[in-house]
Amino acid sequence: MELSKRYDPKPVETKWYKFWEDNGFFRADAKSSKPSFCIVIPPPNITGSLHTGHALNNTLQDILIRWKKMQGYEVLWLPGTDHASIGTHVQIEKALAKEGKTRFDLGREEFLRYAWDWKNKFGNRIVEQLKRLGCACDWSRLRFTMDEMLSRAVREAFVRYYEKGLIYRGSYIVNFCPRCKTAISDLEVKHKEADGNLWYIKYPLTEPCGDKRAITVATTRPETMLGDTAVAVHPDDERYKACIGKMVVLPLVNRLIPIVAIDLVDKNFGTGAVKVTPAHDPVDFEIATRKKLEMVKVINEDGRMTDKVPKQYQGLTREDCRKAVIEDLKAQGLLEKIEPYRISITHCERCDTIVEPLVSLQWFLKMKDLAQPAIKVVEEGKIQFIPERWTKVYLDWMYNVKDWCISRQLWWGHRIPVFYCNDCQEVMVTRTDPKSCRRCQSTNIRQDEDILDTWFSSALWPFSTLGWPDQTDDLKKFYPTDVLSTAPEIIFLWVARMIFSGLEFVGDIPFRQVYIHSIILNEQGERMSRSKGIGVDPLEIIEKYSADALRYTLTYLESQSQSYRLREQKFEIGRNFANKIWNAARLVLPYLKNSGKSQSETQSSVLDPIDYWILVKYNQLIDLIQENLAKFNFSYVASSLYRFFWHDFCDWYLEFIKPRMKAKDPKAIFTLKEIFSGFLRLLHPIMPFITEELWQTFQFSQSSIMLESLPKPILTDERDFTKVERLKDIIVAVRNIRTEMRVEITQKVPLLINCPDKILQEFIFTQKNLIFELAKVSSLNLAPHPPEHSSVSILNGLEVYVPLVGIIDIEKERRRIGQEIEEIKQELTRINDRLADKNFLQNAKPAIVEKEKERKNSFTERLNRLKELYKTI
RNA sequence: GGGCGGUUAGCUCAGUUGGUUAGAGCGUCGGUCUCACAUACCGAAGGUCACAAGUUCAACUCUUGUACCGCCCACCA
Repeated sequence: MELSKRYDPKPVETKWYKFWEDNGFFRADAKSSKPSFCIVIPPPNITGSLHTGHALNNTLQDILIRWKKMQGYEVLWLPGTDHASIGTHVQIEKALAKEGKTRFDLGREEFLRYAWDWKNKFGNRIVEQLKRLGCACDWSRLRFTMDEMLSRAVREAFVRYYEKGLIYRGSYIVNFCPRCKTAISDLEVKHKEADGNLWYIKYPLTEPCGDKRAITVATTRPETMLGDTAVAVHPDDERYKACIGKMVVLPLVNRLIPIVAIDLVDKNFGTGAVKVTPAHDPVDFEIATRKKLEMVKVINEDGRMTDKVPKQYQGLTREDCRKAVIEDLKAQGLLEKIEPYRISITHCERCDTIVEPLVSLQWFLKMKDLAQPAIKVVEEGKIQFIPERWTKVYLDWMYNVKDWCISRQLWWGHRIPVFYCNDCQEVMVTRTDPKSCRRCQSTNIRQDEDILDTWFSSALWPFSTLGWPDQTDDLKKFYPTDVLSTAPEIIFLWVARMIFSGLEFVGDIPFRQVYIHSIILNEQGERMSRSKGIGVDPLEIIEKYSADALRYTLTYLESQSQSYRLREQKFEIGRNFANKIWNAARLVLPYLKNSGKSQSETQSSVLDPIDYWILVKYNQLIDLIQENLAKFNFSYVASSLYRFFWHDFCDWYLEFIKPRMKAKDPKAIFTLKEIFSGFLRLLHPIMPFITEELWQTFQFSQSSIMLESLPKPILTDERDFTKVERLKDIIVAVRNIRTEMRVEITQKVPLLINCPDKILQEFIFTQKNLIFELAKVSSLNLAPHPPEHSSVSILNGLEVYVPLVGIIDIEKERRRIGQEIEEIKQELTRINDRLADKNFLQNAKPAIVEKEKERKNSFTERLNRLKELYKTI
């Protein structure tokens, strides 16, 4: 079989993915007796398409899965998608907006039909994209958060929480998005700084208090004054002590409101007096709760003023109302001053609308008792975060976690399973929909309108996907799962919630290790964003460079840092690597294809030093990969494979053995086969396609490389390793001289090597054909003393001389040698200083001291030789 | 305001327990179409490891502080 000169990944990648899938290689067996290894995929949103973050995260998971499978585990990578309640709403509503419609024009039923259609049409797009990436997911277990089975889990969880008294309903201040028309959690908003003002407004006192006739408050949101129900000052603030308990007249509204004292007020900010708008500010809400103040809701869910404000403001938007209020205050002379001020404005993460904090009736999950065990398992190391620094991030949030607002005023999602009797107001929370009121038997009942936060179902993902609440075989075999790999931004939203949910419902941790991968930035250091059109598109990269190249480059760059910058050019690393492997395969294919089976026989005989040299490197590689993959050092693993294959195996080993290979030396063939097949298996988790293609081409086994086990180290001889390292030094020295002296390749130049080590000398002599092969220098002699006129190159104590047979510029050579002498002198000074240091001799490890002495000797010898040489020219 | 990262060659980044002369890829320069690969091969140039102090015989590596860049969190009216 002939291989083309360049690797063409396209047909290869489609062919083998289909082969793996058709043969059921991705499918897990819950009845297997092998130990299990399970990863549940962070379910991508049905609205999404593959971006670089997905590409990275799923590549890493795939590497772990394929690796563990080759290690002999029964692996399950469980895939699925998330209904992404609010995300999907925003997408669909955008589409509706183009037709001039809102979701309210369609109504709940119609909207849900529309959404399901949408899901059926586009929801699996990302699944197809994951296949192109090569992901070894068990597609027979594909899940969706709104599947019947998972919805049952959601309902079960809600009911259990409720029955335990952990779920309650109440009016509290929440972030409300006027566009999405729903409450959103603190984690779903983002803060943006902007230029704003600090407005100083005078609130007249009903009676003078000391020398004061009015209290001035400072605010960034003047329109909210219409909902003020108090003015607060710090209890220790001398300026206002006399005023505490007095009343002021709320301007424009003419409501009498009290002056209260509370330690939440910062004496040093503004005037030290703060207006209190309990219905629209979280701190004010707290003040009002503690001081039992009235709450007046002046802004509605749509961002407009309510009927609780004077007529002229009713129905105005927040922005228009602000202008009007300012005008009116000015007219009344109550606006004391305006200062420019940087303010932080809260936006809806999904649609970027400015969020309004307001009081509304919502469902909450009590967090205190749930958090305790979730803290404990992480503190005790039962769940481990990698990199470790994220542990603290998780714990800090968990220590201060607040109750979770789980209700959303949306339609796409799991409807809250709470039913009300319209006749007797009985509240029912049940596992199946009730037909009638359990108390008065009335059939006039209704379900709560709200749905659950999308993360409520995500929190159950590691076990709902395995069949919980049933005790399925899957759940028994694969729970707790092993690794969760995800992005840092969802540690609170998702990871934390999976942990307490798993402990609560299954009674065990959901996973043992959490790997938090890097954030990929574009060339300018900005976050990649498809909507902004910045960054690279992984599908385009697969198209242009191949999935293997995409995977390799992403893995190569993944080094547990917070983030890294990526540009398209980087994928050349992966593409070129694949091509290099391909071409090495082309070279060795004819010799390995029908190499016979007398391996055990060959193995027992003594191999060539060169073979032992590469085997030492190979053994190191096997160990290092094992060790570092267990520590999630992806970059290290990828780069060691690269270095080994390209720079050890191709650059040196293949070049060394070309003559032996062509002569079909069985020792060379044996080593070659061992290394090449082993390397393919080591690389397979990262570059599954090309490795499978070559595995099949070489017919290393009857089946897929996926089903093979990882290679084991081979017995080798370490002494030969050092010899070959020395030989390499010589060759490099020769090449060096050749380039510098501009010796033509065809030109025959006598070469002399001074080598003090007798054994090495002999060895080099036996290998002189190799030097010929590589350095293209035609004759080699070992010389005890250098000839008078010669160029020298020295590496690691070996000296290589090329006699100056009129091929170089003598002056230039003098300068070069002079320079080298200077450098050596400097280094010798440093070494001597160190060796003269008593403390160093006392404290340093003996090996270090020995090394230092050796260095001194070799440098001194070298210096003397160079000095002599310098004189002779 | 608090916490966490980062600062190493022109660029993007490694640097595994403190110990020879700090590495890679890309880019640059010079030389090669050498019978696997020009998506390649050979060679070279290029770094006072952000700054300061400390610990140590020895610091890119450990401690403290400073500066700048970035991320996250927070009740910055």
